[in-house]
Amino acid sequence: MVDDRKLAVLRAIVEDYVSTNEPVGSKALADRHSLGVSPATIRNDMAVLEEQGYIAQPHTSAGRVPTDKGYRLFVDRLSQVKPLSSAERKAIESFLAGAVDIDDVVMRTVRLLAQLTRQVAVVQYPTLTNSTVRHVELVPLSERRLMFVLITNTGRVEQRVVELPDVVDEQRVAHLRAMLNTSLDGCGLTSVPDKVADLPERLPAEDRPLAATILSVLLESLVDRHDEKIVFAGAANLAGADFTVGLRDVLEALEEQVVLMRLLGETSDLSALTVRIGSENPYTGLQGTSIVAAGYGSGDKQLARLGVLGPTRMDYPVTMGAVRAVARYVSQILAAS
Amino acid sequence: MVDDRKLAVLRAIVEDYVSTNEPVGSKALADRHSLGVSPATIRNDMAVLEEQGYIAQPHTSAGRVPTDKGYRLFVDRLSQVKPLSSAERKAIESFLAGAVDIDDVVMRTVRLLAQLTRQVAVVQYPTLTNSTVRHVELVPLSERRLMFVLITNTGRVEQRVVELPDVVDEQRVAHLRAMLNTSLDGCGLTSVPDKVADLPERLPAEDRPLAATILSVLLESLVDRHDEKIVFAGAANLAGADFTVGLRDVLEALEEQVVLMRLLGETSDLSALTVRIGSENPYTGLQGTSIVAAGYGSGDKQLARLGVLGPTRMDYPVTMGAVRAVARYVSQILAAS
DNA sequence: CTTGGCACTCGGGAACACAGAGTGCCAGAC
DNA sequence: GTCTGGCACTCTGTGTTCCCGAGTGCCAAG
Repeated sequence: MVDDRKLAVLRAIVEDYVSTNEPVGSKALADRHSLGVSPATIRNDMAVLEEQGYIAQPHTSAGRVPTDKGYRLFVDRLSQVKPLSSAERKAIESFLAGAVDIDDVVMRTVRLLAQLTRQVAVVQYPTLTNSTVRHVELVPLSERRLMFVLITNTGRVEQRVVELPDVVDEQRVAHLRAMLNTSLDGCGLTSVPDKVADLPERLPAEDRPLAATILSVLLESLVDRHDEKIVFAGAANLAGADFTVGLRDVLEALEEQVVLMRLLGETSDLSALTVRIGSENPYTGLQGTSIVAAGYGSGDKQLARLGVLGPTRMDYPVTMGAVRAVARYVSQILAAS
Repeated sequence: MVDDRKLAVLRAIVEDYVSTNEPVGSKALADRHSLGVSPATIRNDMAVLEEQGYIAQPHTSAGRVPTDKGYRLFVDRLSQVKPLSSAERKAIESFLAGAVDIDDVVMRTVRLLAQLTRQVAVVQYPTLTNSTVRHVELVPLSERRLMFVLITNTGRVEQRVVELPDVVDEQRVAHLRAMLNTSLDGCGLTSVPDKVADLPERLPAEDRPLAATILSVLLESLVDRHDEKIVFAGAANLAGADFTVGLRDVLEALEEQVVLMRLLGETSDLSALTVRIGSENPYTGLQGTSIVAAGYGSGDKQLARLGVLGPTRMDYPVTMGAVRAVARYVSQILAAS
């Protein structure tokens, strides 16, 4: 039913519409693309494509515009991810290489991606779930307060100030620290609760209140960040684009961690590019926008996701290329550090 | 020259224009405010005010609109900072009290301020310059890598991964850590360079390369963040307002740390509210916007600044009240932790 | 100094016409 | 059967004109 020429027509429509932002008509198609047939034939094809729901006309006697379904077909079958130029690759590499810590990596990444795609970039912080404990530190601040610091293998640092039940001396803190580190070193964050469950029992009775307090903070800091932190950049790029839905809704969604979270979605496959087009995405405020996302991680473990958000009318091949490339470079950087 | 009634007229114009967003005419003024004079008299006053540059008309035969100079006079002499309702105060307090660490404090603050003022809120992270060293930690990660962590009295944590020149054992690291802590504990960040200058000399020769490497990272981490981090929230609130200048420029400015920095400005006086109106602010992309900012800090030291950015046509008394209140509460929170 | 009256000026909205782009359909050509 | 050229039709967007109303500035009188 959808023969090759119709697909070619659809592709041409998507490409033209993306570049001109105007409904594209049969004549323009025949002119700009060498399809080898006359406008009348194209019109017939377009009528079929419209009936099948791939394109639509904003009103009678206007050109056609791809529907979400049309973009979907385009992305799935009619386009190839466009690799970046070597100049771009080089720029990415050197820009990311300068990062000093995990915050810096994330910040640079999100800015880079925004600039590269000229859209809104979204980057999720590396999740704690898949990482392991590198070190636990207890730093006495005063007689009854200490700071608890958890360092993971991804370079992330969780810190909490703990109010202590009793005055404790340096030595007992040191002892507890040592115990914590021997029990937890290298252990996955998900298994931390198991590992420390019996820890109070292994301590002399007088140390138990202290241990319990600290453990509760430790456990809390693990679940606390289950809703992972997400940052975005490039909101200015929204100003040019005109959305069917209000700009306000988009900006609101961007500031809602939870929404962003769901937008980036989850896939087990690390290298897979996820594309959510218009109505496919779960949040009603974001009809009219598409999300291109990919996972990143160090080694073979997926740590988190990153992506860009833009109007459904976006250049998918280029955007996908950029997202994929950035995800790979970030993975490299993280694996190396 | 500017007698009381003219000032009253100006005040009325500002208030009406802020609430209606439409140029206000002499008739409307006479109706809505009980100025005790006729529209004709008001017209005369307005003519004078216009000549003096406090108000302007968008076009002949439209009402008047305050100029930047008009707003300035309003803010300086015609308005009083409006205190928050006790319900609002309570909400602020409980919302901020739940913060677990410095990141959380900043994030909550910026969101709170955005919601409270329905504008874009901007918060600068507490500067390192005025804070003191609480603890230095060296965490071996592998044979040739360790993580350097610096904890300040404001609860801020600076971390760096350090590549070591040689394989080092735990003991030497512990020794160095002890030395660093005894030299630096409680010392102001600005005096850190002095304090550690002679440290290598006090070590056995074989430890010096290690010490030098770590010290260079330490010093670097201090200057690195001299351009302080700034976050914002509430960009969605821009969508409603219509700027004379493009929305794009505003969003761009918001993502430029340096620009934001200069916008918040500097004042030595902690409690002072700074108001920058329209063209008074240094960045050309932000004509048409005003900034209301205040310093905050723990105790009597100013740590950083926070504020909101909105259209020049904003409700200054309310905005100033909110900014001042939030600044105070944040200061309290920081002082307590 | 204030006030009412009056002529004048614009901006914005409504009504209207029109050109242009694009479509659907049909009959004929290959 | 598929493609093509022709043709009538349908819209939208734009430009024009017109008019109403809000608001002003000025003036002469209270």
